[in-house]
Amino acid sequence: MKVLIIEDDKILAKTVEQCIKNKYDVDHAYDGEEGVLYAKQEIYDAIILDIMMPIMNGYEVLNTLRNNKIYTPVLILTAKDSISDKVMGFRSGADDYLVKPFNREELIVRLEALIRRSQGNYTENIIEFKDLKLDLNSRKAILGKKEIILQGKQFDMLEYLISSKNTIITKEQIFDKIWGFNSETTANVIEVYASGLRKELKKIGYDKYLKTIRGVGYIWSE
Amino acid sequence: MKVLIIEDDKILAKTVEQCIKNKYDVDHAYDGEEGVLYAKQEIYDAIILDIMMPIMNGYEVLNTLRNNKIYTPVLILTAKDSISDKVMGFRSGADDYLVKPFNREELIVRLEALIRRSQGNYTENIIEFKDLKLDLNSRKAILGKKEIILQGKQFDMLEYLISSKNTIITKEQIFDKIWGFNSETTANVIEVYASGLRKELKKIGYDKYLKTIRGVGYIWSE
DNA sequence: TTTTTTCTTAATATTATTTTAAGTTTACTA
DNA sequence: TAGTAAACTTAAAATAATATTAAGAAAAAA
Repeated sequence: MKVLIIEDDKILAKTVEQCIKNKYDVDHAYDGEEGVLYAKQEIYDAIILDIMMPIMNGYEVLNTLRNNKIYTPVLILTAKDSISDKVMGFRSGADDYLVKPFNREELIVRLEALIRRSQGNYTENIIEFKDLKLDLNSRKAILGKKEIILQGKQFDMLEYLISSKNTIITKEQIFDKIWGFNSETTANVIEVYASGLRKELKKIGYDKYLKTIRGVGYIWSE
Repeated sequence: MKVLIIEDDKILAKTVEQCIKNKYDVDHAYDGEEGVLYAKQEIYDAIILDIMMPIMNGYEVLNTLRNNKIYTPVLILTAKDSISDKVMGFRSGADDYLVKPFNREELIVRLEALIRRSQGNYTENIIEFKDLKLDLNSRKAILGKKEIILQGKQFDMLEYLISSKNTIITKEQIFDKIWGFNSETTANVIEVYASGLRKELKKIGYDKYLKTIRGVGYIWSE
């Protein structure tokens, strides 16, 4: 992970670097113009930006970046503590704003939060087995460019089996989980669904991982 | 846009609501448990969370949510101003932390920044999918020179679906988000609206992206 | 107020999924 | 290796979910 510090005070920049260098690779830019140049590479996971700088101030830097469609998350770190400054910072497109003198810990956790959010690895909800991915958000089963279409309970069953891989799942467990233990349905449905599932899985060659344990149930394993 | 306030002090909750109600639909939860319940719907664009609450405190709420893969952005708003509290908040998965007494303006801009980042929506209120542009200001759906006219809730529904593309949205979520969960309306309206929406989308050939996931809800995807 | 638009309801039509059941195959046991 | 029990497969029937329509109610605009 790389963080860019745009700060004209070299001593302060060093201090900030000290705080975070355990966790991040740090680059410095010592004025706004240089900062923009660096940031345009779009290789940084976050930018720590000072406001009061010669030539080009922090607001200008930020506006320039956003106008150039550079959306790297920015944390403003400045001595300017008035509300109007903060508002101006956020309106220019900042993601966070911390006032000097700052606390090391707080800087670190704010930076982490920012990166965590902006990486967006938040929204994914995927179960994997080998190259097969079950996307729980879209309920799709995808293998490379192929996709197999599973109807509701088929998907539920595959999800259950894969998420319990290498463990025998009894038919009763499947039944209770997917149909509900007070369902009136005949037990045979499970076999019907296992069959349908295998048929679909065969299209991508993954039917071999769904094995029957006679007298007990099923297992998903290599 | 909907914001959830989780705060046991009703007067303060009202104050917060006053600050932001011009821009957001606001729901309240008056304790942590209720807050979790509400948040689990995943219909909020952000959550404003108090820490000191009976039964379940803010940290617990946040941990519960994140453990349940609910990644709605959270701004902690609390009187607890020590660094260790802040650190704890961020480590639990908060995205921002504001200390009471807070400034109205600051709350607003921080909330905006949070939503902007989490939605990845930096451009001026326009949502795009392929060549279709939804202008959230004029509430028009435009494709090249063509424009389709959508009535209020049709537009809301399309906006919701496209902004959550590739994720199944349950009918309940649509209902709660657009009609509000205490609405008396029959659930069938959603189907009626889906139908009407498809009819309009067909004019520009985009109806194929609105898919029904039987037994679950709808999804917008390729 | 009148007119227009949007929203809601409810009845009907359509479609997809689920279940049943009967025949077939497979695996185990005596 | 024949007999038996369990599991598999298939397709038709039953059921449940969704789509569509149109008419009436409510809300907004004129």
